[in-house]
Amino acid sequence: MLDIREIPVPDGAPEPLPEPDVDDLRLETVLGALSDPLRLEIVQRLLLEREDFDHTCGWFGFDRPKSSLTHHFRALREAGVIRQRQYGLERRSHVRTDDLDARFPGLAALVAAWTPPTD
Amino acid sequence: MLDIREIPVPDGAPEPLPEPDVDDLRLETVLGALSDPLRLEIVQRLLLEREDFDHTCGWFGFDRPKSSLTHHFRALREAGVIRQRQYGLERRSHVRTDDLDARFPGLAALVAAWTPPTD
DNA sequence: CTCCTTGTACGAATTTTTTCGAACTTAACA
DNA sequence: TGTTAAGTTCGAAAAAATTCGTACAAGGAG
Repeated sequence: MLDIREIPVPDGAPEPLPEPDVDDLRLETVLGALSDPLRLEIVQRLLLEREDFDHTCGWFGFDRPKSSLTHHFRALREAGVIRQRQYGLERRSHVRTDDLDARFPGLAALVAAWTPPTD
Repeated sequence: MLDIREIPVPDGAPEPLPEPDVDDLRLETVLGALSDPLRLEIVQRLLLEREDFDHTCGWFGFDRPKSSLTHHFRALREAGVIRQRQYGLERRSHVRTDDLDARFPGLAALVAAWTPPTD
């Protein structure tokens, strides 16, 4: 059986799903995408628990319907915050750190340092 | 006639309108407040065109009904982005730069460097 | 006092976002 | 081939944000 993590990135990696170019990133759009606690947690965990390979939707263990998660991941991707690639059945995501740092320096660091609401 | 700008700040300045304490600032709330282009412009101009005194609502010259502007300024104040003081008839605003820098370092700089949509 | 100005409060209409069920697609695998 | 698993798409309902008219309050100037 093939371990998906053995596939190197970017060599042989599938093309990313449609996403805005770095130069088209809009601060107001990115901030809007990050203003949701669930999406903020997604991005933070992608930043802090970065591993040798990107994470799938299900890796986060959110107790939400899959259609809701699709909505939030797409919001992040269309804002340019994350990049998604399709590996077989799985869609793996990672933060576009370089692009964010280039356009909005310090923003990713703020997300990484975020303290989720306690309640 | 009394020039309002002769009133020193903070000596003799009115108390700020109700606002969240610096420790209660929430990143997701602040980002949400900043995700609106009009509010982003308000904050940017407050940062860049800071003068000897805070600016009134009308100083910006927005072509919007006053009730709409009240809504946006209140959103910024309740998120903790701006501080508002009442001087007679006028309500003057300034960015809580120290508090923002303390809690979310670099965020105000991103707003200051923002390029408004050209459309 | 009366008028003018700055801005709020309220409420309603509109728009946007969020949520999620149900049906579907596709790859992997036995 | 048939089943399972990951995730999408569609659509509709619910929730939230936005817009803005009208009425109102209150300070300042004459």
